[in-house]
Amino acid sequence: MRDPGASTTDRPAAPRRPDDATARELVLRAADRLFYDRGVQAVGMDELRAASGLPLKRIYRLFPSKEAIVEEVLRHRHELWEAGISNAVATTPDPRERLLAVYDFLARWFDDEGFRGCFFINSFGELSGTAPRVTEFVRAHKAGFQKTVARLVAEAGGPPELAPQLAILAEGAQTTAAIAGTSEAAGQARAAAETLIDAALGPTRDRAV
Amino acid sequence: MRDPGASTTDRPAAPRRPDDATARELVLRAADRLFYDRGVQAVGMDELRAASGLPLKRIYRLFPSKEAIVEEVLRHRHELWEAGISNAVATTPDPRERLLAVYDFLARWFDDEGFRGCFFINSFGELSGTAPRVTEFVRAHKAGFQKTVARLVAEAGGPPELAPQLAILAEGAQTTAAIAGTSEAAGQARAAAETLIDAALGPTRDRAV
DNA sequence: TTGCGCTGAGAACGGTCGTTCTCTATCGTA
DNA sequence: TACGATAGAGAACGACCGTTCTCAGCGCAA
Repeated sequence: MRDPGASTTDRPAAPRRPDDATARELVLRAADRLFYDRGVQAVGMDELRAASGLPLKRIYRLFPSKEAIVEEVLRHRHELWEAGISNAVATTPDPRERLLAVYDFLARWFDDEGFRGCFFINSFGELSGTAPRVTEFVRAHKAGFQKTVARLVAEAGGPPELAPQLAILAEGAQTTAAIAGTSEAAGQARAAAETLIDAALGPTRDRAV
Repeated sequence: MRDPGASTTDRPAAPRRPDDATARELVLRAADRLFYDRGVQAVGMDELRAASGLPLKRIYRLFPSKEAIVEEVLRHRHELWEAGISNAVATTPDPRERLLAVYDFLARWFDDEGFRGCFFINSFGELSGTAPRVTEFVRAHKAGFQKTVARLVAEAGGPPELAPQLAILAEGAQTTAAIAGTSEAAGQARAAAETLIDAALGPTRDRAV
């Protein structure tokens, strides 16, 4: 039995009512998983309620509509992607290797259990015909990736034409891996990227063969 | 006024009741356009009825369900794709150029008004979480493309590893062009393919520069 | 002309969707 | 202890979905 006179701000365990910030996160976490696994339109708000453990009313107090939740999930995925890329890149000192680190990052992702392709590409396929804001967000996300690759290429001293080529390889690897259900596309894209980089940067310093 | 005693098999114009074969084609043509433009789930059967000009009852006599129509559209698009590729390839005698013809085919397609990406990739994004048959069809379609590229690579005397690399470039060009809303990805993928082919086949016979 | 079978137009059905509303219970404050 | 505000649980709402059914009308064989 708890002391009825105790402070109300520090009960020990028990399912406490989450504050708004963590409630938002509960919703977004559940939405991310459900939307990514089965598609946005296939997941109803009732399922989102059950998965988040929050009453529907609360969800609608935190978000104005389902579409707003979708956009928030996209935003969150975008941040995850950017963080993943910049982390993969940050741990690689050599500028040439840094370009290839993108494909190593893809390889680890493809091997994740539950990998089902790029959420942005999937959402584009599902919603681009009906949700212009989603389309625009996906477009911006992909443009950002192009920009990131362009920056890495510039840092490696490569010509500007190399950047979109490397980006296309990454996009192709994502759709190929998703549809085929295997992760080998990452390695194939990486090998192709190596060839392109070698051709663009001239003979490499330290490669055998 | 028509002669009331005339044969019933050759009235001149007037909207005649189409036979089953052409009725099927009316449905599939309308479904193809609508599904491709706005997504499968965004198009209701009533809209399909209006666009095809056929009564709903007739549509359901021709097809058991909406999903069957989707599958038929996928089948038709698959045939169009195969025909487009093999036509682009057939008109190109040189085996090396034949590989590049794939990207020229993509370029023409991307420039089509109303291009909205690869229907298979889009359908995968929209339906892979809920319609296993669609997923399987898309998988088979993409596997078929991989096989086609592998055959072309073999005919050009290239190593087997080259094929998936070229296929990934084509896939990446499709998603990139669709999402960016521009067609430049085709040329970029073509340029990358040239580099990869040159690297794989050794120095080319007839290139300047 | 009569009757039969099939037609098209559209209403109807059962279900699900995103969203809102009702109703009761609980909470913090006096 | 009493009160006003707010919470949660879930029913309800209106719209729309894919699919089926109703029903009047037409063409055609006898």
